[in-house]
Amino acid sequence: MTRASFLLGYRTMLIEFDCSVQLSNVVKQAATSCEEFNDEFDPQIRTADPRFGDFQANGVLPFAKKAGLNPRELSEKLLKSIPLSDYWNTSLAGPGFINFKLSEKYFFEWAKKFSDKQSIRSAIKEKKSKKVVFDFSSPNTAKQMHVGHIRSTIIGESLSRLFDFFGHQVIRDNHLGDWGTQFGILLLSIKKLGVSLEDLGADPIAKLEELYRQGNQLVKDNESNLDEARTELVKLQNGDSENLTLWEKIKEISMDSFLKIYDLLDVKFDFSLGESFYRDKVDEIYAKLLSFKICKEDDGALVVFHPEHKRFAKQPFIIRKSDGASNYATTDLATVQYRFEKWNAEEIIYVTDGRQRDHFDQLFLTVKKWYSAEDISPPKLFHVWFGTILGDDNKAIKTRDGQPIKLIDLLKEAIERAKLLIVEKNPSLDCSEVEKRAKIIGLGAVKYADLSQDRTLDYVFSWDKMLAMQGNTAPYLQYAVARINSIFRKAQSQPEDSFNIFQTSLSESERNLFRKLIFFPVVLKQTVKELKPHFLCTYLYELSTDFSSFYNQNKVMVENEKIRSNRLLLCSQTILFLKTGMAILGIETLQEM
RNA sequence: GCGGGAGUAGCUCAGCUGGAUAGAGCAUCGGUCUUCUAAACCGAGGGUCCUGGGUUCGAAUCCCAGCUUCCGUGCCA
Repeated sequence: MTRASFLLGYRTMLIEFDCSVQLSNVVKQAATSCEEFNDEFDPQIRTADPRFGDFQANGVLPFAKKAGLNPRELSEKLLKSIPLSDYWNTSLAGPGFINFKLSEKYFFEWAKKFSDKQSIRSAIKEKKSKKVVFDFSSPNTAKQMHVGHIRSTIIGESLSRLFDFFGHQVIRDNHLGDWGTQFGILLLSIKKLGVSLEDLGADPIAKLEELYRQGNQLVKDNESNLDEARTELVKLQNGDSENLTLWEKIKEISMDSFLKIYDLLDVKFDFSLGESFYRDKVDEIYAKLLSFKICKEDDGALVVFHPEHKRFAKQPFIIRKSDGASNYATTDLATVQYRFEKWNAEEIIYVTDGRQRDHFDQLFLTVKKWYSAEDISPPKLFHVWFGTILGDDNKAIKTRDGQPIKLIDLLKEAIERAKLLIVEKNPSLDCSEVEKRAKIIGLGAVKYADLSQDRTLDYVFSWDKMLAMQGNTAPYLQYAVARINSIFRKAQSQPEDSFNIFQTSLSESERNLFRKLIFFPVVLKQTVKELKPHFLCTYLYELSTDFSSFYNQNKVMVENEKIRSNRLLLCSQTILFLKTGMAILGIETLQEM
C-alpha cells in the first residue's frame, strides 16, 4: 500500500472518544506489516510528557527485549509503517519511544464530535452491560450515623454513579446492621425505664442512643439485668410480637434519621435489606456448607478454615457462634446467595473500612468453594476498602470528649462554614441564595475532600483545606464552572449551543486545555478499573487549573468571530466535562459563586 | 509471633502499575485587576523518593533484608 492510500484511509477514519485506543489500533495495525511483531505486541499507549508529545507508545521496548532485538531499530521500522496523518505527528525518541503530537485539526474535530452529553455517554458506554450490586453505607440501626460512615456512603455513591455512567445496571443496597446484639440492651432499657417509642421528642434517634447508654449502665450495675437483656434478645430472635413491634419502630426511627443525611448527600438506595432480612436464610447456609464439608465444628462454633491459605488455615471464619447465633459472616454468605439468585448479580462491590479486609478475604474464599462445590460460577466479589479519617493529632477523628462525631453535625458545620465564606465575598446576597450556595459548596467540599485522596490511605480532616479556593478542592472546581457560566451569560448563549469551528492556530494555554480534555476518557476508564475516585478528582483539578490559565491569558468574548467561537467551544467542552465528572462524584455546581 | 497498609519538598498529598530532567497545593519570596468573577493567574527557591542490597537499556514504582508507624489476627461489625 502506498503512503497516499494510507492517508486516504485516515481521512475517512472515525475519531474515537478515547484517543489512546485509537492510537493503539494504529500502532497495532502498523505492526502487522512488520514481520518482527506478533499478536503479543502491546503498544502501551500512555499520556506523554508535554515536552515530547500528547501520547507515547512504550510497547516496543519490552517487546524488543523479549525478542532479543535492538529496540531503537525496531521502533524505527515500526514508525515507518505508521501511515502519515493530518491528525498527528509522530517522532522517535530515546531508546525507542514513539511520540504522538496531536494536530489542531484533530483537536477541533474531536471537540466538535464530543461536545454534548449524549455523545459522550454513548461513546463511553460499555458494550456489555453488567449487573452490579453496590453494598455501601450500612449503618447500624438504633444509633446515629457518625463520621465513620461518611467514606462508605460517599465513595459507594460515587462508584455507583460511575458504573451507571458506563452503562451498567447498578443496584444500591444499604446492608443495615439491624439485627445485632445491641437490641437486647436497648429493649431492656426501654422496658425498665418505661419509655414510649411514640413519644421520644424532637430528636428520637438521639433519645434511642441515650436509652442504649442507660441500658449499658443497667447491665453493668446489675448481673440480673444482663440476663434480662439476653432474654429480651432471644425473645426478639424467636419472634416475640411485643419485641418485634418495638424493633420495627426502632428501625423506622433510625431510617428517618438516615434519610435526612442521605437527602443532604443526595444518596438514594434501591434496597435497604439489612441483616434481619436474612435471619431465616442462615440455616440453609449451614446445611449447605456442612454438606460440602467446607465448614466444621470447632470449640462449639461452626467455622471455615482455608488450609491452602497461609493465615486462614489457622484463623477461622466463624459462621455460627458457639451459642448457636449467627453473625455477620453468616448473613454476608446468605446475602451473596440472595443477590445472585434474586437479582442475577454479576458483580458485588462492598465498600467498607479497611479493617474488614480479612473478613472479606475469608468471605470471598468461602463463596468460591461453596459455588465451586455447586458447580456454579459465583458473582465476582470486590472489596473496595478505605482508610481512616484522622484528626489534628493524627489519630482517628473524635470530638474533644472522645465521642464519635455525629455525621449530621459535621455536614451542618460544613454548610455553616461555607455560608461565612459566601457572605464575606458577597455581603449583599439575599439569605435564600446564601443558603442554597452554602449547601452546594459546603457539602461539595466534604465529599471532595474524601474522594480526592487515594481511598486506601488514612487522611487528615481539615476544614480550612477542604474549603480553600486554592489547590485540589471542590470550591476551586466549582469556581471554574461558575466562571464559565459567567462567560456564557455574557455571550448570551448556553454551553449546550452548537458553535462553529474555524481551524486556527492555538495559543499555548488553549492547546494545553485541548490536550487535557482529550485525556478525559482515559481517566474515566482508569477510575472505573481501579475503583478509585481520586483519579477522576486529580484530573478534574488539572482540567480546572488548565482552564484557569487559559481564562487568564485568553479573553473569550473578543471581536474576532473565529477566535471567539473556538474559545466558546473550549469553554463548552470544559464545563461539560467538569459537570459530568463532578456529577459522578455527587458534587453540584453553581451559576455564580 | 504471623499477616497487611503506609513512609516522596518544612506541612498535606499526586505520581497513569517499569519509562525520558520526580509533580501539585499550603507556607516563604517576587510579579499581574480600566478586561468574561483577583475566591484567580504568572514566576522563584525548596528532594539521600525511610535505609541497604538485587533484577535491566531504564526503579519512587518489582524482589530480598532491616528501620519507623498504623491496622488486623476465634465467637463485635
